[in-house]
Amino acid sequence: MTKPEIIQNLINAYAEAYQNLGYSSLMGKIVALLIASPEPMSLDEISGELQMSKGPVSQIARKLKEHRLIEKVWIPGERKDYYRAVEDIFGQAFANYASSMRRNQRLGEEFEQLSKAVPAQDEQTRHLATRMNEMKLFYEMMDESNRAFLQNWRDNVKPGLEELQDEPAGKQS
Amino acid sequence: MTKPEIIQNLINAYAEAYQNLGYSSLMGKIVALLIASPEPMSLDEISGELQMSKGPVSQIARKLKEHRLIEKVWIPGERKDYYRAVEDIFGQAFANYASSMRRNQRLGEEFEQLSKAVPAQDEQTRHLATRMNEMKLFYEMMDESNRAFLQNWRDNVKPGLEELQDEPAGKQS
DNA sequence: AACAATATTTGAAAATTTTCAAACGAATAA
DNA sequence: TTATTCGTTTGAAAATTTTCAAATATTGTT
Repeated sequence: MTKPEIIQNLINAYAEAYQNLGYSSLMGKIVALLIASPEPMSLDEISGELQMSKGPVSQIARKLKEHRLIEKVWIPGERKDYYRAVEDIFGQAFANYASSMRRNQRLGEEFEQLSKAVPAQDEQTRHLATRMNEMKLFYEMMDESNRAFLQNWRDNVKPGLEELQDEPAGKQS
Repeated sequence: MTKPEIIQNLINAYAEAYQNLGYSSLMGKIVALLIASPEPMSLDEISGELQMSKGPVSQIARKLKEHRLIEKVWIPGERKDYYRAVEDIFGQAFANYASSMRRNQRLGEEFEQLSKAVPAQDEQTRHLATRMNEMKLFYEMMDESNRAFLQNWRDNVKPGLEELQDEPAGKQS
């Protein structure tokens, strides 16, 4: 398999994966492209490579930047914006997911309280309170597990990987 | 807040949460309804409660059953199908997610190999191999963490919760 | 300040997903 | 066997999301 074919396959695989996770497939394509690129890429290069007009690419790039999966880099003497994948993109994607899961914890809390506050307690309100308590507990424990995993990755594993390769250059915007 | 209002809010919250996770919002509504119901519900009851025709409800219920989030129960003397949320629905939802994450691990493996197999090794192929190796390692470790968490939940925590309440009745189909 | 290059926004078109109503099929009861 | 009661499938309508092309805004250069 040739290099361009591999990259195209990676782009397709990420597009599908992001789609399955409920994001737009364009998000996955941009992420794949930037993961695969040793150098930062401009908006024009990205939309050119993906055969897509600049409008959607600009919008999705902003979202990815908000989610801290990609970042702008300043290239001296250049007027264009350049993007690259952030240093710990897998860890950051995980952190985003973990954060969205904390909403479930809060939902459990909220609805446990609400169902206990109903004046006329019956079988259903008690049942709901029990379930919601279980939900709260589950996502609490899950969050603890998630935090421990991410900290271990960032403190112990990722730094070891980084030693083996060059650090990226360029100042951020 | 009255009981019907609480349940409606729960349905809306789950609809939004499922939507954000990339599933149909109807999926979330059905799950919420069955989590809130102490008794199994028939297709008609579900679609009636959600004010939705039976077609989509039937299709989505099948998907939820495939994902082992809900199950059919047999009610003696009744012709209708009855559904309820499975015993450990939060754990099962997590298991489904963990399983989908294992695909990322395989992607990392696959593309690391592919990029190493390119005859003309250059900066980009080496860069890609490094990134894909990192990806593989990250999702490997994540999977270990996920398995440990789920096992702890199922072996140590969930059984303790179950002792406090009645076990469900009815045989499965 | 005026111009040139680039990025973002916008409204409409295209594509996709969701939903419904009705037809169909399967299973049970009479 | 026939009728009845559900569940599922299907094709089209409705709603939503994605994408584009063009207009607008922003930034840097002269």
